[in-house]
Formats: sequence, C-alpha cells, structure tokens
Amino acid sequence: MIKLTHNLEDKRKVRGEHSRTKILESAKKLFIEFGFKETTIAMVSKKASIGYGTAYTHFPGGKEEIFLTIIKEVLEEFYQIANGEFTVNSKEESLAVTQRNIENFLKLAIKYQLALKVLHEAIGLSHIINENWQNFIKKFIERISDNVKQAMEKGLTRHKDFDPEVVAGVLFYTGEKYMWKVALKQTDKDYRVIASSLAQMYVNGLYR
Amino acid sequence: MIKLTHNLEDKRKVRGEHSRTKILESAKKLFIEFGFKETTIAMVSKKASIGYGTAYTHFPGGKEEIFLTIIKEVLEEFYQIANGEFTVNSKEESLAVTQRNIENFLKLAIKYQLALKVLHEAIGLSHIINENWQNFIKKFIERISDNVKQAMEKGLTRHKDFDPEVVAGVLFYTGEKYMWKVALKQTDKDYRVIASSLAQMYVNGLYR
DNA sequence: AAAGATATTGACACCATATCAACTTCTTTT
DNA sequence: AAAAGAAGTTGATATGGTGTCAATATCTTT
Repeated sequence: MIKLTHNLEDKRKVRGEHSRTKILESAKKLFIEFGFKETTIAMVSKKASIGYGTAYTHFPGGKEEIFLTIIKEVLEEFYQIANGEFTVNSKEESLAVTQRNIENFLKLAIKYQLALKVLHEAIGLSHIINENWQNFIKKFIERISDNVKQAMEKGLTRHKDFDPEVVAGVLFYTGEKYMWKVALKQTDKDYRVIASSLAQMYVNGLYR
Repeated sequence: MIKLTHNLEDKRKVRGEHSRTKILESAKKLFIEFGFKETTIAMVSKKASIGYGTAYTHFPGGKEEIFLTIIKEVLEEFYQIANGEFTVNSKEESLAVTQRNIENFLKLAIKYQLALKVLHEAIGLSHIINENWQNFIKKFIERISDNVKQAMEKGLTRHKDFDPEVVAGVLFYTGEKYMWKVALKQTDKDYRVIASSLAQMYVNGLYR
C-alpha cells in the first residue's frame, strides 16, 4: 500500500494533537489562575492528564513555548491596530485617527485583561517572551515613525529637526504604559480620558 | 562593668560588618559581570570568602535584599532630579527646564549604565525590586503632575480638561523608556537629541 | 570560669526544569 | 499475520538553585 505520510486517520497523530490541545487548554487556565511563575509543567501535565515528559515532546521550549503559543492569538489582534491606516493630511485628521487608535488599543487591554496580566509577568521573567514583545513594539514604532516622517515632509510639523522615533515614542510608550495600567488595574481612569489627553499632547506637540 | 551595647570595640560586630561589606563588594562585581539571575548566593559567598549561610544572616531577603542595598545609592541620585525645582511661569521657561531635566536624567543613565542594566533585569525578575522602582516612578509622576496642574491653573495650557497624570506620563514614561534604551545600549541617538525632541513635544503639547 | 550573646557554617530539605531510556501504540513492510 | 519501524508517552533522574537550621566558634559579660 502507498505510504500516506499525511494520513489524517493516523491514530498516533490524532492522539498527539489531542495531547497538545489538552496541554494548551490546561496551561491557559492555570496561567490565568496562578500566573506565569507559579504555574509549573507538573501542574499542567497533571491537569491535562498526560505524563510529565509529554509536555516537553510537544513543546521543547517548555513553559515559555507553551505560553507563547497561547499568547500569540492575543498579540495578533494588537498587530491589526498597527497595520491599520495611519496616513493623514492635516492636524485635525491626525487628532481623530490618533485618538481612535489609542482607544482601540486600550479597549483590547480591557478585553484581554487577564491574559495581559500574565504576559506582563512573563515579559519580566522570560528572555524569549520579552524578545517577542520587543518585536511587537518595534513594528508599532516603525509604523508611527513613518507617519511622522510623512507629516514632516508635508510641512505639517512644528519643527524639521524632530527625531521621528522619539516623537513616535511619545505616543507609543505612553500608550503602552497606560495599556499595562489598564490591564493590571493600576488606574481607574476611563480609557477615553486617557486617549483624549494623550492624543491632544501628541498631535499638538508634533503639528504646527 | 557597664554593658556597652554599642561598644565599637566589640570584635563580633566588627567581624560582622566586615562580612557584610565583603558580601556587598563581591555581589556588586558579580552582578555587573553575570547579571541578576546568573549571580547566585553560592558565587557571592565564595567570592566573599564566607560561609554560604552567612549571606542569609546579613541579608535575610537573600539576593534581592543584597541587590537593593547596592542599587539604593544609584536611585538616590535619580531622586535628586525629581526633587529639583520644577515650577515655571512661561512656555519658554518650561522648555528650558524640561530639556535640562531630561538631559540630566539621561546623563545618569550613561553614568550608571552597568548598574542600570542589572536593575532592568532585576525589575522583571523580582517583585520587591519592581515595587521599589514603581515607588520611584510614582514620585516623579507626582512631581510632574503637580507642575502640570500649576500650569493649568495659571492658564498657560492649551486645554483645561487635560488629565495631569496622563500629561506627566507623556514626559516621564517616554523619558524612562529612553533611559533604559541608553542604559541597555539599544539606541545610538545622542542624549541631547532625545531630550530636545521630547521636551519640544511635551512643552508644545501642553502649553498654548 | 561559667553563662550568654553574636556570628559563622555547610549540610540538607525543597522545588522546578529538562532529559532520556524504556515502553506502548499504531503503521508499514514483507 | 508477523516483524520491523515510526510516533508518541512516561516518570525516574540529574541538575541547579533557594532558604533553613542545628551545630559550632568566637567574643563579652557576669
């Protein structure tokens, strides 16, 4: 008979996929309940009703790889904001776009509050997870920087010697900080208040 | 004879102080060479030529307490910037003061580059060290917020409904992020360029 | 000299990670 | 259908760190 390497009926593959899924599902719950550090591979494998070593065959990177797999879908949604339309032609337009983007950003922080709380902990604890986050940030900063450059070229800005990255940082890093504050429940400010003040500061700081 | 609890000649105290000093000196070098996580109590006690347990009698909080003791003197210098004069009466004055403060802040980042690199790692790894840093940040934000409120009361600002903390965050959080970038050598921008763009953004964003 | 106080010490219990050789289960070959 | 091979599972184990503690040494006071 012909060898079917991708035979969907292969019971071993099916079993493997099942284990993998159980690991991810169990880990997700445990991470949210106990956080990143407190959750151990022993806990995950027990909850998933699999052997200890099985977690490592599916995720050789251990806890970090399991967590990254789980958090990726959350990050995807954030990326969508970064990939949205940014180009503007006037100060007024910029204010509207900026404010809306910050609001969407902060809304996601509320939506994924529990997951982000764990991510925040994990960023501090794991080098690889931190790297992933830095990559994410970089994309945002690049996106905003490009826009600042465009505005400068169009002569819309106050100065011609602004450093686009620093300007982008004003918007993004402050927004990021407030995103964490929202996720970690370290502020009771309304997300619209934050978005309004930040957008005003950014737009009036940059545009003439 | 009278009991002298604070007898400077007490050889046990002297010996104890000596051990304590050796622990701190050894730890400082090791932290800078290997970072926070990689440096172990075993390494410190070995380098300090003391018994393993001795480190814990002097620093019951272990590695975290040792590190906090070392880093405190660095933080003191940063606090001095926060405690400096901030009050301003005009936009022009604010620009000068703000730019100078950012520059001093970034200069300290260069001065204590090696220590801050370890601190950055430790903030992510240790809850207590993170708390200390948050405390430090809080003081800065409060200081800047007060100043924003004053400017608003004096009618110097663009809007009356700015959230002072968010406005303060624009300045501080961006400054903080660039401080880490400088310390971690993640940017090759000149500190004056950063200070200039950031101060311009902040002052023009806030003041009318 | 005895009692007490202070500081030192390293063996040890503890806990989490990552590995691996043995094993089970399923598929392919002959 | 039996043998060989591939895929996935398993938990005992090595490793490496932390923090504790009972024993001990050193110095001071009674």
